[in-house]
Amino acid sequence: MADTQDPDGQGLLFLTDEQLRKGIEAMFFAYRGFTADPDRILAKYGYGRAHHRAIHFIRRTPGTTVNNLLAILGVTKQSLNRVLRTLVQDGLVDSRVGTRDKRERNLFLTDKGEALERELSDAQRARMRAAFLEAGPQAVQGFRTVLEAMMDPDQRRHYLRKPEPDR
Amino acid sequence: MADTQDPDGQGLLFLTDEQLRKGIEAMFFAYRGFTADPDRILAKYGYGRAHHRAIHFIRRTPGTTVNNLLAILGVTKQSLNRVLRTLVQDGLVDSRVGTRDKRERNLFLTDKGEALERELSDAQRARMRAAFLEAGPQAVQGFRTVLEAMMDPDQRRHYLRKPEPDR
DNA sequence: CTTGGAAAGTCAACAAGGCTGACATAAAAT
DNA sequence: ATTTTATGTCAGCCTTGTTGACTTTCCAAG
Repeated sequence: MADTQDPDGQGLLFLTDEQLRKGIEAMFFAYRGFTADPDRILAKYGYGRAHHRAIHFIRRTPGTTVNNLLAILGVTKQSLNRVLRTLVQDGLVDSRVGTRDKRERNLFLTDKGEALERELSDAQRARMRAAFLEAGPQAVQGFRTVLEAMMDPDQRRHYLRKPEPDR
Repeated sequence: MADTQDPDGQGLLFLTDEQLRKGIEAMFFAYRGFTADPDRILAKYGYGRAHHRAIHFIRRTPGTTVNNLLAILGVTKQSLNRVLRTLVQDGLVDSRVGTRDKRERNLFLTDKGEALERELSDAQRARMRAAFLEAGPQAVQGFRTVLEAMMDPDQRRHYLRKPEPDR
């Protein structure tokens, strides 16, 4: 349908429906691989992907607020709250009343939370590392470029933002 | 942690934990973008992602059996059956008793099913095409290489297999 | 021809994790 | 003093995954 000239002159970029279908299925199958290892670990502890996501982003931005987390994850507060409550109850997350604004809650991982986060991200990084090594540095660059272009602009904001240090 | 020499001599590939974290988040945010458009369309008709997946792979391999679909999608037959039943009832999917083996069901999209499939894949391809054009042909190649390396070997089999024609 | 097992369908029950709507509380902002 | 914001919580609903049990159909091996 839409054959397109390569603007860089590195060869033709054939954006046929078939090529695009392959891209679509690549996303589907790769995402399953991407989540497979954490899913197995989470199942051991009776948690799900929702817990993983919360833990990941609290680790990335320690002291983040509930509202900030809501914006990143794109779920309702009721949904997030259910997950956070179990994590706090189980002693993986520490929810501290905000210092500047006491309405806010600043979220931190406890030692126990850090331990699970490490177990999860070690597994996920191992797969990512293996894929990156197999594919090579040029491919890694392309991988990130395409994925970034595929994000919603609102979400890209969260992707690009540098994690803040502890406060 | 693991700095690695680039075997191609195209520069160093720094596989730091930070680099890997960026890759992980790229997958997370990009997958949300990837599913956002179909999700909106599906909601109009009262369907979910499970319906989309079934429709997609029936379209890709017309006449596929339930068992084959189960292997690709990696869910239980009860879960798939619930989805297929609604699609058949709603007249989107035609389930024909197998000719060689009458226990099997060969699945096909009806005209109505084809129409929804087109609406869904048009939206998904549009985003993929835009991302590919923005990123350029080299990046697209890298994107696919990394994703393929990230798949489970069992799943990669389904990704690589060429769609069969109608029978 | 009989029988074992594969393919498919169905029923029931359950859980995770989305959602909406309504309401409560505390604290900041106006 | 009032309104808005941030958070938490309760109730109820939906989709989509799970397990387990059971039936029907039918191919294929003994």
